[in-house]
Amino acid sequence: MFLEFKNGVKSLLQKAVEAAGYEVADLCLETSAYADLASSVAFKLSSKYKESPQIIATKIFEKIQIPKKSYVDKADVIGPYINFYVNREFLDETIKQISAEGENYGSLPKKDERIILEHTSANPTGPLHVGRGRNPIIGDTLARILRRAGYDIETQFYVNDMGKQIAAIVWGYDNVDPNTLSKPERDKPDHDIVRYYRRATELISEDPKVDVEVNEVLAKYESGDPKTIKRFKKVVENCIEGQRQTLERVNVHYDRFVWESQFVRDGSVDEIIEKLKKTRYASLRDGALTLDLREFGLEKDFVLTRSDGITLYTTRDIAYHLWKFSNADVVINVLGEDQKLAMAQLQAALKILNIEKEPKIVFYSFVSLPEGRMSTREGIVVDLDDLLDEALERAYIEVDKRRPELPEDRKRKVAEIVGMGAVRFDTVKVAPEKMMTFRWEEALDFEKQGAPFIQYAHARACSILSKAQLGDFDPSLLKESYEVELIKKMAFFPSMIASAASDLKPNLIATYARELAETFNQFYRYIPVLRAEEDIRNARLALVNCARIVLANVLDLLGIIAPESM
RNA sequence: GGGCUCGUAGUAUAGUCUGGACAGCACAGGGGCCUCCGGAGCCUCUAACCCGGGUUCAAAUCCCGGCGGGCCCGCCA
Repeated sequence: MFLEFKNGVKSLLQKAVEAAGYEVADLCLETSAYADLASSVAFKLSSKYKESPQIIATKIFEKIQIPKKSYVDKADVIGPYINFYVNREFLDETIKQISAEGENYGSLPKKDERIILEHTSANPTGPLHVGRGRNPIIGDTLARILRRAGYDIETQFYVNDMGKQIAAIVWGYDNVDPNTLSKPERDKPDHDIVRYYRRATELISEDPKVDVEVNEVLAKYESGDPKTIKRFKKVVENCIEGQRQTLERVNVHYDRFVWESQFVRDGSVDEIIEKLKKTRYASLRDGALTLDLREFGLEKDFVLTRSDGITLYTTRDIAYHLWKFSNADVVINVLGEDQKLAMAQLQAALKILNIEKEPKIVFYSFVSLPEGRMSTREGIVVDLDDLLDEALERAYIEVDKRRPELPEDRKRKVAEIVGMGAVRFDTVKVAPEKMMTFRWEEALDFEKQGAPFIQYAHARACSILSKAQLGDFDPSLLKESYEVELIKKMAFFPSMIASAASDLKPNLIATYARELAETFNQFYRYIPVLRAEEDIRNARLALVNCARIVLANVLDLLGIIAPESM
């Protein structure tokens, strides 16, 4: 509804500007604390036409004609600003629309564009840790946003099943006595595997002979030895399964797992190397094939193959990207900031291969510990599993404190909904590029206006609705300022999704969710619903129902469960 | 050393791309609110744009130079 209002304002303002004898490309429309939309276009015109902004604003204002059929109520001028306000019909239509569309409210028209969104793609060397934990949550939230924005989207987890790290694990299972390792921290395959990974990398750095042996394992794998291939596959499958179980807990799922090795096996990596080899960027240095990318502003040579002919990760990633582009119109990757150089090299290589399109990349900064960054190899990590367990425990204490009368299984259930929601919300509310430092006290401090705040608003709405029947209603009876503010906030939802989708900024949705909950809570505090007289009561019930719908939809966008009670 | 990135109250953040009206929110601290549908709530006070230049009618926002944190600069992934 807000988009319709904005378009209405745009066209009438454009006409007014022209009628006043001015010409401008940008109408400078923005949301404002003073009005529903404000234009600062008078500033833009003042230097061009050598008149004061106030005078220009007034002249334009005098030419404004509001069409009969529109969502614009009125306009006014305050100093150099021209302000616009929504009308009654806008509010009424919003309520009707939300009531009618229900859980589809906010969904944008289907677009004829297919997106592949790659996220997480964690190394199958051990359990997921908090350091890279933002990736699945940012990625999954983005996927939900884009789906609502009307795109045909597929999420992919790229499995790095090749390479030395897997060889090290396979070597470890053959050569390390399990009795010399500490017990796995959990009965999950990823926790078992990581013990061998850590020990093997330790031994590689201590003893050059081990390094040679691990390279032999890798060579066997690369040469296509069926037995070795099978063992690699088993290790990776187990590890991914463990990671998948963890991600399931925070409501993150994937449409497809894409195995890196498939691009080696089907020959597409070789094909790419052959193509690149023939370009003027390529050269052979000590047997290694490299690309000179200075033309693309990259000083660093891009090494495509090692001198022993073995391909490197980024080279194989080119094949994956070509495959993605042949299957989608838009390719989006959620990646850690450490991948920036590799991605720049990859994009340059794609250009050399005459691929017009380039992937859109959302880079996020790592979550580090106060003492430094996390590392699976060195065992300096906070496992995501541990964080989730602690969040659950902490949430249970809160539930137990507030609702001691609830049956035990319900308390557990609510704790899970609240705990997992808090983890997701706290992760996604911060802009991806900002660095985060992990501290237990802060991670588990369920900030008042975090996920529980929004879930609570939803539960309150449900509580009211459970005590009454929805009936016919007249939305025009909703005139109190708290009611009007709530309606306006809800009307904003679809345009919020549009901008979060086009800018790939999931944190915008988190901010919106909090604002919506706050607006609802204010309404709840001051406006009685059940006690109101019948006509008003019916209208307010409809409004509460709308709030319930939008709160549920926005929580769904964040991958957070909307409880009916908590 | 070079490149990228971040720097907003005591803490943690929104806003920065696309410059405009009081820099929004929370935690912590001060003061209030249950004759009322769930107080995980509401109201209120205190408190911030790293430093220095520049562009502009207008700079948290754009440009240049510092300073500080993070990341990258492997024939690892």
